[in-house]
Amino acid sequence: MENNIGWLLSRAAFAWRHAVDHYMADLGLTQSRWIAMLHLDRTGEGCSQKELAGDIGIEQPSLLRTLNLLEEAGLILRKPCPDDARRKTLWFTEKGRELMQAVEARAFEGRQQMLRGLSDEERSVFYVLLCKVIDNANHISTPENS
Amino acid sequence: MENNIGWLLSRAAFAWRHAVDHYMADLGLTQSRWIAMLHLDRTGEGCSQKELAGDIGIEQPSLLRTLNLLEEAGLILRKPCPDDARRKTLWFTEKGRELMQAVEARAFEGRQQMLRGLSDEERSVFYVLLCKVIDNANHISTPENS
DNA sequence: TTTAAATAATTAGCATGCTAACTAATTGGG
DNA sequence: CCCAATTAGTTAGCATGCTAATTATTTAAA
Repeated sequence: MENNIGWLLSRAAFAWRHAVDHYMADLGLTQSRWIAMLHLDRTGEGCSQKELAGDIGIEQPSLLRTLNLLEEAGLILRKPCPDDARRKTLWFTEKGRELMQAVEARAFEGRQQMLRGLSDEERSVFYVLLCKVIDNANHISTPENS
Repeated sequence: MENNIGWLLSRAAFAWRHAVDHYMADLGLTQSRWIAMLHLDRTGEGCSQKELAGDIGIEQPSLLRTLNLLEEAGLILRKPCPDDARRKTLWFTEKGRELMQAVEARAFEGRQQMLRGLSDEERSVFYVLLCKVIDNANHISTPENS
């Protein structure tokens, strides 16, 4: 069943997200919402919606719905960009920043659990292999006619 | 950025599915449909809908919609199970079996591309690491109160 | 300068995952 | 034998990904 790696990869990704969800349960955030929170912190407050969507790896309209909900929940703010009236910049509210820190802590905890039993070397190898696979995929989806 | 493995895993799974989609493009099947076709072949014709859903790793209602569409497209059939009137068994049509063989071939081609540049040993290691992560996840999502 | 192309945000609508609740059939305990 | 619990399939409705098309603004070109 070595022809199974693609499927296993899907299952591992699925399992990972759901395991982290388990740790997030008491925070009252759905998966797409905590992912958006984590990435806003990583990308940096003040970024545009397009930038954040790009960093997360989803399309703008997908992110937009999530941002609307986070804004309604009082966790983030959209402010106009002084340089470009088309853009909006994204910021945490006070409440949002506090929650984001809890999200970071839970994500850390979940990661530890998912990687338990793997040596440092195995973790490195896993990281490298994932990068290779992603790189391979990127060179397929943009064929010769790029 | 080693705290990034979970995210990379998601991206790799996403990239993989989309790369295979690229190879499937001319077959006119969506992702969920070719996945159902592949798994019906692997699980074996005559299986129940519940079995197939379990093997794919999705819930019955998720699979059901896809099976309805495959049946409408004349690729599979549902037959009553003689032993149990609740069950329905799943079968390829002639057309479905032919298409499935094309799907298998494309999946093989996609897999080769996604794993290119990885030695046999790296492939084995990748496989083992994915299994470990999935196993870890399974032991999180069913906590002590199982 | 005026107009065409590009860009950011948005809206609309589809695909596909989920859970909850329903129906029909089977199984098992009294 | 009969009723309760279980099981398979289904329906309904939500969450979240997507693409296509719209609007407002900026940039670039004639």
